[in-house]
Amino acid sequence: MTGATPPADPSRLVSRGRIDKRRAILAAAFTVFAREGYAQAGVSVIAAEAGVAKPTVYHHFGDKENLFRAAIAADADRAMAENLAVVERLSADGTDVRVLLEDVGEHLVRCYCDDRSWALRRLLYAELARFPDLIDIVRGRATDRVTEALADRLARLSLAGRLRRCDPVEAAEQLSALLTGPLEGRARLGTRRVPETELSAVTRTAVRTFLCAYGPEVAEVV
Amino acid sequence: MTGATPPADPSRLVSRGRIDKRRAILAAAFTVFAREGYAQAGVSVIAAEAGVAKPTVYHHFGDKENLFRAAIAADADRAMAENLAVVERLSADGTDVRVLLEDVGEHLVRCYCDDRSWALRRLLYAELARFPDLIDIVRGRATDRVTEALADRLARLSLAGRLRRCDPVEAAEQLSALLTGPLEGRARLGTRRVPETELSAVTRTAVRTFLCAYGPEVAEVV
Amino acid sequence: MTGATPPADPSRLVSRGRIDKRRAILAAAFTVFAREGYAQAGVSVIAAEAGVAKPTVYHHFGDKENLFRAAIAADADRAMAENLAVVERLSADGTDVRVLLEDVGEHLVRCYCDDRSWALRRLLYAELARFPDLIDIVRGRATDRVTEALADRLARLSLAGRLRRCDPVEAAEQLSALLTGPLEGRARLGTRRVPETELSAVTRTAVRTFLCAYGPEVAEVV
Amino acid sequence: MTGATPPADPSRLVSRGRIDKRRAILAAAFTVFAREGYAQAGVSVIAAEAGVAKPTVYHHFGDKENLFRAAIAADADRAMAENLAVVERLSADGTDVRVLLEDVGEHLVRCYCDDRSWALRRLLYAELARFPDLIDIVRGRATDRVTEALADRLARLSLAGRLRRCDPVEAAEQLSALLTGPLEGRARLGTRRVPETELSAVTRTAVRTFLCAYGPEVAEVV
DNA sequence: CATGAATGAGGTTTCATTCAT
DNA sequence: AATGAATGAAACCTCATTCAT
Repeated sequence: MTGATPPADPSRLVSRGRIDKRRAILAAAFTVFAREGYAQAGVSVIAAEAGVAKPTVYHHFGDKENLFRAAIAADADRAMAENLAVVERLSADGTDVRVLLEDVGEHLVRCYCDDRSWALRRLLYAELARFPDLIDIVRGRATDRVTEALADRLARLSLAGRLRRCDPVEAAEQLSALLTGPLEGRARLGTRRVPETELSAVTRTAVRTFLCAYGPEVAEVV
Repeated sequence: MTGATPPADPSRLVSRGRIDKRRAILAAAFTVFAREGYAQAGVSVIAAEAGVAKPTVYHHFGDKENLFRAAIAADADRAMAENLAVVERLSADGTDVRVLLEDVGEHLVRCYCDDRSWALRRLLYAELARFPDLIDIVRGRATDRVTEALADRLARLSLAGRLRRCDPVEAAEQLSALLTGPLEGRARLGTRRVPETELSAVTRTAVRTFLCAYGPEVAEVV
Repeated sequence: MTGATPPADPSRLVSRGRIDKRRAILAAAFTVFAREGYAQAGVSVIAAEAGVAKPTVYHHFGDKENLFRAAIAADADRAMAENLAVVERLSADGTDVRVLLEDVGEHLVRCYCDDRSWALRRLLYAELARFPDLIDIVRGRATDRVTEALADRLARLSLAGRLRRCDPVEAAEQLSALLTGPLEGRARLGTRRVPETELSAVTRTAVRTFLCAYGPEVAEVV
Repeated sequence: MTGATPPADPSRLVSRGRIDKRRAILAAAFTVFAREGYAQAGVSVIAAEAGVAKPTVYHHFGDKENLFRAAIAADADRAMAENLAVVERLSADGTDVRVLLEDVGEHLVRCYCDDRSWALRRLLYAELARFPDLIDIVRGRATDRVTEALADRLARLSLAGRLRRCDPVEAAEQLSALLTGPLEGRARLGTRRVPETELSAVTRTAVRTFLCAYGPEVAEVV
């Protein structure tokens, strides 16, 4: 319906500056911020990496803080999208619950271990004292929404009798914790790449424990 | 009597500079780094907070990076000591396992939510890219040693038949994950103080799930 | 009319920054370096004297060492130009050789005693250990080229029978030495202004001795 | 007569501090100043090189400027002693004047090209603007006294009919100039070691020219 | 709209110098 | 008399930010 770039270019309307430059700047900003940290990252470096001049960056984003927020928000969007897509696989069809959870678990775990995700979390932790509103930006976009979506799906499974009756939010919290908690140590906070087999093992263990507590009533576990 | 060099002045023995100033600098450094982040923290601010002159800081620690490492290491020592003291309460006496675990769990959770601990974790996440050796400093001092100690205790409980037979390291990992994972969200990465009642609730839920998976064979759970 | 990049703005062509500021900085740098020495000279002082901000200096020259080299090179250019102009007066026309040499000698001596020349030599001596390449910068630009030019002219005079047959480079070296050597003591290395009459006397004595050794064969000297 | 170090040690009386440490400090100071220049030389480095503690340096010399002056003066003493010893060889015995002058010239030239002499001259040139009194210190100790001594000897030779009648100071100035002038270029201000053969050549040429002007009246030169 | 050049402020680090031992 | 530790001042350099073009 919308020709890609018609003469009156609709892609030039959002925010100031050409939209492609804006995107290039955002990408470069996230890369550089992730690599060097907020304070050490130089706006000139970001501009260079984006292939634009420094004032262009300021033209688009006003100042460094804003640029940082925008870069974080953009990556939080990406992370949320990935996670939500994974959670949606938790459809209540006839598949065995364990298989279902292990499938979703492994995908979640892989998202969690993605380089960009580690970078995002690191930046979050790092600059939270200076940017208290970051938590709202990200919670509104990623972690919470994912937990909620997970809770939704678990609730449906519970209603369908495939899981014990439970507080679905609590269940979602604990499933997340079981999946990601052990990775923190094994990935050395993102500085070590966790091999696939380890990811699978962690996932299976997490799902096993989860099902012990939340599996269907009469399930004989393990 | 012995002239120029007194035989044993205990306040002059370790590293350079007077030992009390050194300690004051370390404390101030951790405070300021935690408040402002590594890059934004000014050495002058640290010196002022420690009540010494700037060159004194450099006399003791050489440069800012070294000071940072030393401050992190000192606080990691503190954290490890606290956590180990808690884990040692997991003695295999006659107390009911659930009560035992809830006691230890609640103390661990409280350590985890301590302001200094959040600060330590934030700094760790934040500067890990710039200081890759931080992970060794801290793993050698805190997280790993605690997990191992916990595994030791769980192994004994398992041998005593108070827990199911299991891989104790896996069990320790999962108990930790169940205790701390939900707090990450609720404490908003340390920017919100979690009320005591919530801490207790999280602990109870964690222990409940843990015991579903690792409790004694015939335990009637919940 | 031509849009973004004007075809030829002559004030924007050479190296970075506006050319006039660059020149002002170079002049200020030489003045301050000469007055205070390399290490004691503050970049802020140079910037102030040039009427620009400190970062502008760094924008143009990168760092203090580079600025120093550039300032030295610029003044070496000036000195060489002055000296070469003087040497060119040594044309082999019909004038009496003694008159010719005394004219040139006095001009050379005056160049040599110029404040800037003393400053240049002082800086050269002073910082040669730290900047070994200075010697190439200056030799390529001043002293050597002048000696060679002088040798060239003396060679022509020799060929014209106005001087004895000789090694012209040797002759040039000795003429220089006779002209400048005695000034070193009398000018107290540049801290005392040598009066004109003394300059003339030194010149005459130098030329007299020079002609004793290199004057035309049958010349009755003095 | 004086036992080297009798119980009541007379070598402890001059200036403050033990005299050997004082000497060690002076030597270290000259070395370091020569290597790094006045401003860049750190008092701590000098102290370390002398094997004493920093406050000891201050105890002996008061402050850095004083230390510098003392170090310069000490080396100027050394240089003067060497030069005077050489000049004294110019005794008016029966030796041929040319041989005599070439002998003295070569020794003078070798003193002039000594590493320490170059260092001394460099420091002199370098810091003359900051320490105007250096010139008096050194002129009172080295250059002038040497020129005067040389003039004395030349005067005697002149009286003895071995040299033309002349102003001996002028002659001494010119002889010095002819000897040292060409070396400035060839030694690249002290950064290049001039080979012995070149020293001899320069000396011979200088003496030849000198004798053309100041040799005995009827001398047939070269 | 995009850019090269310029700026004001601030950061880490070093150094000469002085106490207290 | 000699030293380890501490200090105040200042230096070099970088950066976020803004004009003119």
